[in-house]
Amino acid sequence: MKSKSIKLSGNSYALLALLQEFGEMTSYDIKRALESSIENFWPVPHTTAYEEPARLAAAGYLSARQETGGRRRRVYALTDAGREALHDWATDSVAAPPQVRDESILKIFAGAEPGPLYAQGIAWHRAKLEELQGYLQLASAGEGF
Amino acid sequence: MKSKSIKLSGNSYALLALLQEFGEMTSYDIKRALESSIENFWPVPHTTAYEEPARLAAAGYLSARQETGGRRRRVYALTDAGREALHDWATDSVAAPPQVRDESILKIFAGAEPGPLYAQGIAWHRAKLEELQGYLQLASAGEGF
DNA sequence: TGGTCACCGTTCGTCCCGTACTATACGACT
DNA sequence: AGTCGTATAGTACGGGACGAACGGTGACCA
Repeated sequence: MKSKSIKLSGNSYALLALLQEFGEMTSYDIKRALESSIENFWPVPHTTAYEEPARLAAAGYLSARQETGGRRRRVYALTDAGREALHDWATDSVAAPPQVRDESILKIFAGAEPGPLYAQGIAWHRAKLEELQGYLQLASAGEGF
Repeated sequence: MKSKSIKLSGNSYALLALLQEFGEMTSYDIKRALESSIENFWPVPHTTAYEEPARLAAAGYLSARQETGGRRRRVYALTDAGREALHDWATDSVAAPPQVRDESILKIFAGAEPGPLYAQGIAWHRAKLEELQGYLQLASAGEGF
């Protein structure tokens, strides 16, 4: 039922995975979900939450239906094609190597004073660590790990 | 002396920094340099080593001169404008937060069997650790840290 | 003189992505 | 009721990023 064949990227699979997890979502739901957990291992700019579902729907991986009240937003959900594509991708257990993109190191490489950048980076990592430990607590509490 | 004003991205600064470090380089030199150290904190696809210097040169940040023998490759070097732009950027000690992009976690999020992906990831990290420790040794030996 | 291998370089089309901006709902305040 | 502020929600757009695929070049050896 694809009207148009497109190439699915990491971003695409991120959206498909969210929809698999949460069922129906509007673009805004997707945006918030991306900004909370997913961003930690797969950063995606917010406009993707609006542009990509349209692409995916056009290619038959998502269904879209219009809300009747309020803003009449589109609500997206996986189609069978979408579920299948996601499954095929996920079960191929060969993943691209992880990447790190750290502007502060690049600046140091370019000759910047390391001091302030290190300080900033350490603060950031501490905060992130705390955030993640929070998630871990939640998970432990919720699922009895 | 810019003939055209362009916006400099992280990739642009990565190239400028390389040229500051090594002086004159051809695209291929740049490509190899990107693939060795820089990739560890700022991944860049190899086509950038060919496309971006042209853009930078057009905007006056690089000079280009043609080799006389062999493949008559272009050799790039920083202009004063390039050096200055790099310096301005580097000395502004506010850096974007680091990002991680790890497809294997995304696959697990999508419902993949974690086992094989973890194994693969751990192997990868071990190898990377060794590589980096190698660099550290070289640095210690060379500069007496 | 041609084979082949490693090295070197480019083209192309699509997707990505940041910036800037717009619009809508809703409560509070007057 | 009006209007203001704020959070929520959504869009337009242009140029850079990126991967796939291909094309050339030169050294060396049979």
